Parts: sequence; structure tokens; C-alpha cells
Amino acid sequence: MEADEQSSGEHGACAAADGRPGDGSRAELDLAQFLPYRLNRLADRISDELERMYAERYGINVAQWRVLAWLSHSDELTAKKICTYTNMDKARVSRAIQALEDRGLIYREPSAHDQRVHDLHLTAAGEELLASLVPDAQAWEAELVATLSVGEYRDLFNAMGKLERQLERIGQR
Amino acid sequence: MEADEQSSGEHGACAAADGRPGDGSRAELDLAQFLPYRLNRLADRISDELERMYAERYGINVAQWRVLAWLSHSDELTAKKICTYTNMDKARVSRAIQALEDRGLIYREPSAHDQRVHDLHLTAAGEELLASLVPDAQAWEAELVATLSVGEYRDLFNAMGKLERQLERIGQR
DNA sequence: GACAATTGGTTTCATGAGAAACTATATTGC
DNA sequence: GCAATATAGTTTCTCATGAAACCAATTGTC
Repeated sequence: MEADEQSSGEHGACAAADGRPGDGSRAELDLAQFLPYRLNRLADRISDELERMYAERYGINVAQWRVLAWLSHSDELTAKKICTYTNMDKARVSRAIQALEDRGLIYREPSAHDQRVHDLHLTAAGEELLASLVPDAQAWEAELVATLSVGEYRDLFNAMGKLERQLERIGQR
Repeated sequence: MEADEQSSGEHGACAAADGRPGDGSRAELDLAQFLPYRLNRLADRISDELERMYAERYGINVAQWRVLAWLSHSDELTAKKICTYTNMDKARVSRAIQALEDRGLIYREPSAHDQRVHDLHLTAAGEELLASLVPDAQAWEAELVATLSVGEYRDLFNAMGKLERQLERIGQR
């Protein structure tokens, strides 16, 4: 039943309370066709795999990884910006930054114009770690998407973009 | 920078250590084009929204919701099966089941053939709750995917399916 | 210039999740 | 038939996370 392909609703999302009229008709939801569920489960599995790799080979967790990744291509970064970019809680970001600093992978310098803010930078050790981590991550991703055609891959990103924008629209109401 | 559309790799995944030869070339990773990151962030946001709805209107969390949803269309369910279907930890499932039982939304009966196993069923109250929750969830999903065409929607599910299968293949090695 | 209101970031606290230990039942090998 | 092993499910322990309190610096507003 995991994979049964029913379809009826606008998008084949099926799973309506399939109103057999009168009887004790049950509200059914086919999770396999419910986007939030499918997306979440997929993302979780991918995340688990990658997390394991990060942890085993480099001793960092996902939050730390994200901070490093953002640092890798923008050197004008503060905790706040990372929060907005990554959608992570500021406490989580704060802890990730602290851990990375303790390990000497990044350093902070107080911003010239605002004493509350610290500018974040990679150390040499941080760059070194990224230099070996990034190709690993990319190789893994490449293997993951190996069965998608270039078009499918592009469409997938497009769809995700649309969903994110729609989510934004829904959220601010 | 959040949305800049670079592309170079096989799939436009860009973000290679863009080997400026010789210099202190940096390993860069464009998270915006990194599938695990994008997927995770999207799934997280969707999950957050839905979770809020479940909690506010029905006082249940995601784990409980998943148990209910699976129960809604298969009445031959055990904790173990829910674990495999949903990919959730057995402790998490156990707690969800307990909470639902405490609230009188489901009941357990010891299986006839194996005393370790409990068969799970919705109570009348459980069915009632689902009858109002499921349409809510579907309406929300419908709004989320409103900007996708039917084709895009189908392709998205296809892509997710392929990724899941590929993940399986990668995992068992 | 002083007092209120904001903002960036850290810390404290409570909660949920996974790992591993544990219990009780079933199954297998002999 | 009985010891050894496996399986379903629960409980304990630890840890990461998010919410809220908090601190320090900054930006109004009068």
C-alpha cells in the first residue's frame, strides 16, 4: 500500500473523505500522496544520510555544516544573516558558531560599526576542512540525483521554488 | 544571493571547488543549488506550518498525526508497521500511540496470534477527529500546490519517488 | 542628552527525539 | 522440551532544539 497510485482530486491527491453517503464513512488520507508527508520523509532520509557522513568524517552537525557552507561563499556574514538564510533558530546558530570557533574553524571579529555584531570568517583550518568536505558532499549529491535527467532536476528545483514562494504567501496572512 | 541561478555542473549544481589554479582557491558550495539543503529547508517550513495547525486546532503533534493518518486507511496496523511506513523511531511511535490512547482516539487490542503485538484501531472519537482534520489538511495542501500545474505536480512526485529509490540503493551499500 | 524601544546575540529552561537497555513473548536448533 | 536467539514494544538516559528570559549595544523621540 505504500506505493499505490490512486488519483482523483485536482492533482491526484486523492484521499478525500470518500463520501460513501450515509454509512459510517471514514475520512481517509493517503499519506503516500500527501505532499507534506512525502517531502518530509524524503528530506529526513537525505538529511540522516548526510548527517552521518558529516559526523563520521568531520565531526560536525548539520547546523555547523550550514554555517560553514554559507561562509564558504560570502565573507561578510553575521549570525543574524545566517539565521535568515538558513531559517534556523538564532539559538541554534549561536551554538553552531560557538562550536566552530572552539574548534578553530572560524573566527569572529567585532564589527567596526556595531559592537553587538560579530563578523564571521573562516580560518585556514576551516577552509581546509571545507576543501575536503565540499567535494564529498557534491559527490554524494551527484549520486543521489544520478537517476534524474537534467530536465527533471531543473524542474524539481523549479517546483521547490514555487512551493517556497507560495508558502511565503500563505504564511503572511 | 539567496536566489542566484548559477549553473555549471552536470545538473547545474555548480558550487564546485572552482579551482582557480594555484591561488588559495576556496571550496565553495552554493547551498541554494544544493538539493539536500533546499529540500530540507522546504520540508521544514511546510512541516512547521502544518504542525502549528495540528497543534492549535487538534492538540496533536506530527508523530500522532501520522499514526492517525495511517490508521485512517488501513485497519490492520501494529506499531511495527507504522515504524516501517513512516520511518519513525519505534520509541517515538510508541509514545505517539500511548498519547493517542490516553486521549481515547485509538484503542489497542492484543493480537490473537502474538501476545507481543497489539492491533491498533480508531475509536469513534478518533474517526470524528479525522473527519474534521483530514479536509483541513487537504485544503491546506491544495493551497500550497495551487501554483503548480497538474503536470508539475505529477513530475514532482515522480522525482521524489526516484530519489527515494536511489536513496535506498545508496543506503544498502 | 536622556529615556524608551529595537536589535544582535547568549543563556536558561522545558520538551521531544534517538540510542541503548530492558521486558515479555516467540521462534529456532538441538 | 529446553536453552539460545530474535522480535515487539516500553522505559531510561542523554542530548539537541526552540521559546523565552536576558544582556548589551544601538536607534529613535522628546
